[in-house]
Amino acid sequence: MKIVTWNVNSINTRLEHVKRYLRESGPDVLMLQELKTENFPAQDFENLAYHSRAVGQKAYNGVAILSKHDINVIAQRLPGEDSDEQARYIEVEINNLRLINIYAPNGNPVPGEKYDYKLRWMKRLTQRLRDYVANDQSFVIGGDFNIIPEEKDCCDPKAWKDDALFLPNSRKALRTLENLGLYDAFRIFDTRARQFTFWDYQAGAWQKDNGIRIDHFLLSPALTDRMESCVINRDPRGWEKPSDHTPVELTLQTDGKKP
DNA sequence: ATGGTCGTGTGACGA
Repeated sequence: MKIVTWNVNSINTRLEHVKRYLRESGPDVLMLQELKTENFPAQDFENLAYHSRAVGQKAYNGVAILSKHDINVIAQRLPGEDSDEQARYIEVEINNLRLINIYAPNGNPVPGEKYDYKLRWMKRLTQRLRDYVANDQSFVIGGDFNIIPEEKDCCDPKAWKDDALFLPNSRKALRTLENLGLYDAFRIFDTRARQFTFWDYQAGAWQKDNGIRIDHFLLSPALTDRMESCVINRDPRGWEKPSDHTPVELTLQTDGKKP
């Protein structure tokens, strides 16, 4: 079963990119972030035999899950802050597998309300996942975490030291999730430095391979045992008018009956 | 040395 996460930076602008990716790569599940619209083009994906569920808002944020199989929506908001209306979270069940797709807050500029919100949001996420771990509920969480885990996940750590994506408290928030017993899927088989998922549009970052790794999958322990591969597919970042992110692709062993 | 990129939506602002 192939599960992919991709921040597309506007689903309308990237519609043809996503359709091409579905045709060429045929994932079972595709998690999308930064839709930037409240009108999700579900029919375009139905035409390619993909079901979808989206949580959108005008101009900002937005997440969606596409699937070859039926989707049962569990939640469309991250609990813990009633006044938070930002579209950053969707949790579903597909073939009895629990899947969570997030677009975590960026947090810049620092310091400020945006950074406080980022840390509060990560605490809320920790609370939700802690309950699942405590109850032995298996799950995959993927998406744009907007956190650089380690120095080797960026080109020039000094350039990032005061950024919301790399500050100690941000990295600590990700580490706290791992300390629940979750695994950074990409790091199971690949310990190399400079394996990036995002390259800024500015200053020739893509051409210079000046990127960061901020798109992740975390797996609960039993699913980590089922993991076959987790790779970064750099190809779509090189297409015409690309997103600034590229897909991360996770493959889980099947149980023999279900994908 | 400086400005340098997108997307939304038509203003700045977010990333």
